[in-house]
Amino acid sequence: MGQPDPVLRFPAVHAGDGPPHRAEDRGCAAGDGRGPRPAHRGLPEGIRRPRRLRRGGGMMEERRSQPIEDRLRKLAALRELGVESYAYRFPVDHATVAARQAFEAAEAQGTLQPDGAGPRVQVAGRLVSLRAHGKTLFADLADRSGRLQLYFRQVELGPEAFRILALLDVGDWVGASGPLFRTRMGEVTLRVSAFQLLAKAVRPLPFAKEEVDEDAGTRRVHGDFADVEQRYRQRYADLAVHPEVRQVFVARARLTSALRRVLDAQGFIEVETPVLQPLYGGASARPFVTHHNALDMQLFLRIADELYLKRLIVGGMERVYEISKDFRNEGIDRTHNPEFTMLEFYQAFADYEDMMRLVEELLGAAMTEVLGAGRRAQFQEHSIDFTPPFRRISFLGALREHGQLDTDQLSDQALREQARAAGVPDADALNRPHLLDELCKTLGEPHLIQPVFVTDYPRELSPLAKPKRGDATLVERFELFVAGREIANAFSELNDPFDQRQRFEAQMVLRAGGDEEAQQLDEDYLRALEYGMPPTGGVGIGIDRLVMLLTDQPSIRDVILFPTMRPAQAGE
RNA sequence: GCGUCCGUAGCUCAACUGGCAGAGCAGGGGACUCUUAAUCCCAAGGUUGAAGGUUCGAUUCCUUCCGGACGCACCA
Repeated sequence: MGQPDPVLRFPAVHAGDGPPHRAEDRGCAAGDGRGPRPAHRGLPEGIRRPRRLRRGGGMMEERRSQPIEDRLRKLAALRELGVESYAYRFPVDHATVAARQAFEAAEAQGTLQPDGAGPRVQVAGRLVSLRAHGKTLFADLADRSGRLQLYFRQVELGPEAFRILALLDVGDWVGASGPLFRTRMGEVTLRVSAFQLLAKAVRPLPFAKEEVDEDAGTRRVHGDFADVEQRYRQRYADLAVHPEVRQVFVARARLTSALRRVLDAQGFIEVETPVLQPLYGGASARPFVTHHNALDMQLFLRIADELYLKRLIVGGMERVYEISKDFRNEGIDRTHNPEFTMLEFYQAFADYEDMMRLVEELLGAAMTEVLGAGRRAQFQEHSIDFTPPFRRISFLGALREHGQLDTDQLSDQALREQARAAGVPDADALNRPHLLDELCKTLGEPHLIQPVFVTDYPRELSPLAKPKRGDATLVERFELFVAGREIANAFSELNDPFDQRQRFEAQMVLRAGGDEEAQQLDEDYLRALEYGMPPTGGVGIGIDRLVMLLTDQPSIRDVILFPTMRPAQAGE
């Protein structure tokens, strides 16, 4: 018979990569002289399911479920048939979407064979649906680009290969090749002439089933993997069954590379500064504490990159940035994860006005990358317009506008009354700048839906920012708010070492007064400033929150692949 | 850390004021050569998150613990 071997026997390595693998390392090896057995779906004799479940031992400590037992038995059956369940490689020449496009192109050009066959392709992916029909079987194969239907026929593959097919499960990784055609139902499909098991899934994946209601044109999903806890804990399973989740992380990667492109194009240098720091600083937050054994010293995980990046400005690097994890020992909620990703960049000879324009440009690039040409993003119930320039409002102006507070006219005591009335907790313990800060958070920020730069903060709230020209009670600082959340924080950086020392000393006083988040005096940083830091604009952008905003994800855990979780119970 | 709600088969969910823990899908056996939530027949699948308590009897009521979601606090 001139039939090609129905089961692929791709060499495990490229020619020239090394010696060929032994035959038993190759793919399915079916026809081995066994008499023709009636092809049937299911487990061969002798490996049928025992009456009682086995317990313990082997790969999983937990009690094995029946589906797992069944798959393990199929694994054994495959081994008996000489089929390797965990392959080495499989050369793919088309992604599933590209295969469909290739067929449609051939169709449009009228180059299909008389029997309707289009180009031959070789694809690989996970089986996400199996529909057996006696001597034929339809399957859906999913790869990162999409899905392609596979059509297996016993008459074409032969009984031995068809028997192997019966041992495959939803979730298995499979490679397949053959010509494309269009079924009677109109779906572009691969008529499989050869296939290879690439990796057996011994644990069932919770693929959903989708029902399309012809009348309403709607689609209903059945049995989706919906337990959010399990989706976060077993992100691999979440990603495997939810292409839309994969898309969020693809968008995230594109976003960060778009930000890098903009900064690189403007002469910024990407650098890496210490995560382990003997003193932490650059933000107001409580740190994680760790210990170095050999040095026998306490170290902190950084809460910000700021002070190291500005040392580099002192060193003459002029434009630097870092995209990295920061760590803050705070609560966890919808917008906070203990480790999170921050972009910080610093530009010599620039002030915060320059930084506002650069932030607008960066957000524009990020939007184009994630959402295409438009300047509007839908985030939850808000339609947000990112057309620059963004609105600007001063910190005190925001309080006036949204809190109806003319703070110049209010004494500390009157301010405290207002704070109490607004529901600020512990209002009695706060000094004037912190009262203003709390009032702004409570009264102002929730209203800042469209992008707005809030500028010129009270000096005491910003110990690393330069005094505002013309009003020394304020500093040149802005925060960008979108959808009620802070997205960016920036200053004209304080480069006067004498002023900086005083600011640190003021923080020390707060610290002595019990403020755990007050910044520490960093003598080495002051020494750097004494060597002279040029005027500098600096910005920090919370990447996770930006990704949330542009991909419309309500929880930070939906944009972090492996969010921080408590350890699960044993056996879970 | 505090409050509210939740935890039942591999997945998604039922189970009335306490009365033998069920279904769909997945999985197993059988039928089926263009299906797509394939269909049809059959059989199976459970420490009801964990430990105590009340009760003749607990998925249900009570206590504690574990984990999660949401809200508050802290923060970006």
